Amino acid sequence: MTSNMKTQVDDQMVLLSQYYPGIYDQLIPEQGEVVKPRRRRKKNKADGNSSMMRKRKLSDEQVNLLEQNFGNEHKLESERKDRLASELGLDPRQVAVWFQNRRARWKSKKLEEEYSKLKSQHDSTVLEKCQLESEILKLKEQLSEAEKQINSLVERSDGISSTSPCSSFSMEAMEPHFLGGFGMEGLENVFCLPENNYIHGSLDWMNI
DNA sequence: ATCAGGCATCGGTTACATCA
DNA sequence: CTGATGTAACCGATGCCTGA
Repeated sequence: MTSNMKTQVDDQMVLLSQYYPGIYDQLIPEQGEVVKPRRRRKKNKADGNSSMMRKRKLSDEQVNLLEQNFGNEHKLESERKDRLASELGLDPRQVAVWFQNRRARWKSKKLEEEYSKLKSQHDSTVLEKCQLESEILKLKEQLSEAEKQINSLVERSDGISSTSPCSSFSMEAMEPHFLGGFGMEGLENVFCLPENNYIHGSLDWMNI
């Protein structure tokens, strides 16, 4: 075994022994499911010594130019990447990584915006629903009041003349289906009026 | 048509710096 | 000092393209 081969094997052993102890130990695979351990990332070469490799943060100037380019176009063709890299004195790989991370940030920001937009739409819809429901309640009350009045009128007219055409008036003749879809079952005795014949007073319908 | 290899991109993650 | 946050870098998976 060459020393090179031994290094590779050692690396693998190290990697295998470094499965996230706290994380992967907790992962209990479902039956038949294979949990692939993630390879642990190498530490920065600068680790432990010298500030040589420590210059991780990009300068404001570099970031500004990168932002400017990102604003123009989110995708990065290799020609532009190389040009930018030499302009900024960076490795093309760094430029690619920056764009990659920037796209991810942009996407998550967009998702957040989309979420808050949907949330406010949802909130206003819920509010509208509440308003409509309370309106329905009010209308139900009005309706039952009107029914009471109708009944008393019918009773009175029955007493006056049993031959009156009005005495043959019957609620059962009305369409029973109309309000079912509005949670107003049981209110089938509502009159089905032609459009725009709105009822403003409790007894206005009598004049129609 | 298909297969392998190269490359770009993505989602997820890690390491590190900075700040409150 | 410490936890939270931001970000550069890495990893593995995937899809597309191209040449054999």
